[in-house]
Amino acid sequence: MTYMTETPEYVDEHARFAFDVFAKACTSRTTLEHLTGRWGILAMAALWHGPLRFNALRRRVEGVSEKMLAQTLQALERDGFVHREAQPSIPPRVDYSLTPMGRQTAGKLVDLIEFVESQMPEVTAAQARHDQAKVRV
Amino acid sequence: MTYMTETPEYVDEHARFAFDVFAKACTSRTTLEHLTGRWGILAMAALWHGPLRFNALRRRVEGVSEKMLAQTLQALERDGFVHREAQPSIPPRVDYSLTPMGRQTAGKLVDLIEFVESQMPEVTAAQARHDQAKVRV
DNA sequence: AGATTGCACATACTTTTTGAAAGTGCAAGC
DNA sequence: GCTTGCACTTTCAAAAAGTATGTGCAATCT
Repeated sequence: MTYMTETPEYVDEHARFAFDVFAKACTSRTTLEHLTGRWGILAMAALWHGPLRFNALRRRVEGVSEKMLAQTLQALERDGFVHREAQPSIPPRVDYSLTPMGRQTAGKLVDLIEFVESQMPEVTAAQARHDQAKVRV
Repeated sequence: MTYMTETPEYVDEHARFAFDVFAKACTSRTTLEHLTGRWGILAMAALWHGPLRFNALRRRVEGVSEKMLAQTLQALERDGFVHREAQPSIPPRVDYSLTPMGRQTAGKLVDLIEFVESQMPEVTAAQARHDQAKVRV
């Protein structure tokens, strides 16, 4: 008997095109990680409502360290989602905003976030059921 | 019955019973991370097209280790996005599929992925511009 | 027939990433 | 005149992720 009855594996119709996040070394995976990573998605969503200065963004995205916020914004800027505008004043003033592409992307991210938040009661219920079933040994 | 694991005093009246990913201790942030984390989003997107066995999923999501895939699927299962069905055969056969809530969520994730892939030419151009401006000797 | 491969994980150990803390240089407010 | 805020960078400890190996059995290869 073969190991057979193998569930037919899906073949991505877009695989023949240049970018595929399922491919290990594809640059699109890196960009996706910048956008959906722990801090990237929150920074993008925060900027969705309008430009913010570095420390304002830091206060909005609770829990992010200065180091990680700087790193995250640098990656998003390089990818063309975020625009950085620094005024050479003292103290420094740096405004972060979304580019047109960034705004489109952030819209989808905000939509995702709001959907997830709306599903949280069901998620919480599922977690409770899961933990009940496990602990009941 | 509080939805948030901790309800600090600075939570305002309107947000008290809502989930907010910007809040450090909100459970919705953890769930969002399960979904949009490095492997979570790829696993969800892979399952969007139909059920897959553990090792098939592992082959589809290039680069994921067994440890991380198992960990990721366990979190997604606990959150109620993924359904795990194990057959007590030898060798073992375990099918992973999306729950109704998981399917809705995966739809949004797939949409996001496809959008990001479609924007990659612009991203690549932005990166080139950025690097040019910086490395300009 | 004995060795190898595949299955779905778990566990010990190593490497990478992240986070926390302090440094920078200056100016406005207490 | 001393603290605070600005937008970061750098250093070092902690956490997360990645690597390698173990498990038990059956089907396939040599």
